[in-house]
Amino acid sequence: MSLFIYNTLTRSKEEFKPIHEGFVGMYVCGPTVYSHSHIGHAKSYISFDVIVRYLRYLGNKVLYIQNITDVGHLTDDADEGEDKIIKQARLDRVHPMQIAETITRSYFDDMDKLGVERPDISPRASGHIIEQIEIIKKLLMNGFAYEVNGSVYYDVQKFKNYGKLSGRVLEESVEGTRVESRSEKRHPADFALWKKAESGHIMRWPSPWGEGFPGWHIECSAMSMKYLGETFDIHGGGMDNQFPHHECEIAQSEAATEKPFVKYWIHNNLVTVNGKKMSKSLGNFITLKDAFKKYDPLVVRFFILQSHYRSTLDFSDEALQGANTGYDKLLNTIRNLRDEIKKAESEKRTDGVGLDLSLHKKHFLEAMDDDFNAPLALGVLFDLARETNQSLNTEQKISIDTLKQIDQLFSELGGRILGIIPIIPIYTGNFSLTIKKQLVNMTGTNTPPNRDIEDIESKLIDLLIETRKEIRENKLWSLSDKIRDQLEVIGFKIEDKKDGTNWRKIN
RNA sequence: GGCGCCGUACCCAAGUGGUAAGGGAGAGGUCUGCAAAACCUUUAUGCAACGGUUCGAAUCCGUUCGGCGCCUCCA
Repeated sequence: MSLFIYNTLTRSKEEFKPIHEGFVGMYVCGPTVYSHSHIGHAKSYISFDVIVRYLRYLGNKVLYIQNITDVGHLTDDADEGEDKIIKQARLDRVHPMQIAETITRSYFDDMDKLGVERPDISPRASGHIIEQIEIIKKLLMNGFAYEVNGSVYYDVQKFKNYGKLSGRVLEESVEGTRVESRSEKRHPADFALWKKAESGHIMRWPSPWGEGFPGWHIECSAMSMKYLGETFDIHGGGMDNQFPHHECEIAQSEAATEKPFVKYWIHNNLVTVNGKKMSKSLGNFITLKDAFKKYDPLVVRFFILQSHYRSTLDFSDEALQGANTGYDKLLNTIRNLRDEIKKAESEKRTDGVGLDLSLHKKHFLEAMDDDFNAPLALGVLFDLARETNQSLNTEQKISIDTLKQIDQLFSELGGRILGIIPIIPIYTGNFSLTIKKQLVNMTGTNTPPNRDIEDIESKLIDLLIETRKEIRENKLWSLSDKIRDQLEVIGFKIEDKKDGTNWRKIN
């Protein structure tokens, strides 16, 4: 089996063959940092996170670049509108870079919680002004750009392949109602490479054309090629960036280098609310910070992975709630499995039946190989969970080896690749430790749990459980039920099993 | 107006020619002191509608209806 990826450039699934075997250069358009991330950002970056994870799983050495746009964009290619970061800065009465810094931290914080592994390099646009100017200079020299009054524009009519990604024809877009006709541009579809800064514009840099700031496509060309070379394997981004952003990137880069820019273009689809795109400009977005108040971040991740990255995903509370329950069910299986491993080890189990897991793994990998079909792969995980639970339920014990193999498979597929199952083996210690908490800690950025308090907490609960056991032996049901109910109110879930009582922290 | 996408059960959602994955919710059952968890059974003769191609279509073609995205910044 080999990996197939849907390439927007060819509108078809193609077998993935990196330019240099074993090495993958990948660039994904990062956020413009002027306001907190919402569910839509989560879908995008989780999708690409899984793609990177899978490419690495397959043995590739991946260099993953994702920019931070801290220069801000004009609201359009004409002179109208205000740079978004500057606007927010004005509203907050702080320096624009302070907004960018605050939101950048907020972004990473949200992504960490979602289990999104950090990019290898997160270049800031503001730190690559020189590289951007260099490309513009090259384009001026090549005749693909022209300077007017301190601004530089790209001459789209000079680039014969303009439109090859988005399938647009230049003439048609000219007739479009939204493209303005006035201005200093030669052609309405020409776009700014460099804009002259008017007085009062705070974010400005010196350039051969006077003080100004870069246009809103050039940063990605500059930063991607700086770290990945003039031709690289994968460029990703949201579908809404296909045109004009990615189209312009191609035009700039290929005109400047005279080489193909990107081999595979990957675009993820959008999150909708009541069928409408969730976006900052529509104002119908749910920030991740708000979502996390109600749902575990990994539930959000699970929810997103339940649909394909190229499909839209409709957000609703009901759907999130469903994902929550489904995810808990999956984790329950892991928990029960790991409890059983612990038990089997303590009783020094030497016999037991085995299970053939190869088919599950095969199906999972087939799903991922087919353009990263995570929802289908998740289905395989649920199949495995059901089979695991069945086996756990029967009288016939499973061998330690098999139990560990199942755990290993869950960790490998659901953990390493999909990032929703904790990969830390919980063979030792108290099985009741909160699984989710451990997973989040795995990302390395959350406050580690306070061991002392957890230890005391755990001993106290054990004591209560022990006491309750005697109460139950004396059939004082109302008292034992009261303890169970009250513990749940406090945040501890109690489950009476045949061979003892399990407890775990909830939330 | 141009380009593109989508319409699968109560909800979310896979499935692009071979006879409808998975999750949630609902119903019944097993286990259990009860609860929880788990398991089992069940829930779309049908995939917006109509027509066509085919031995065979949710999947291909056409028409219609409905919804959405991009063409201004947006993941």
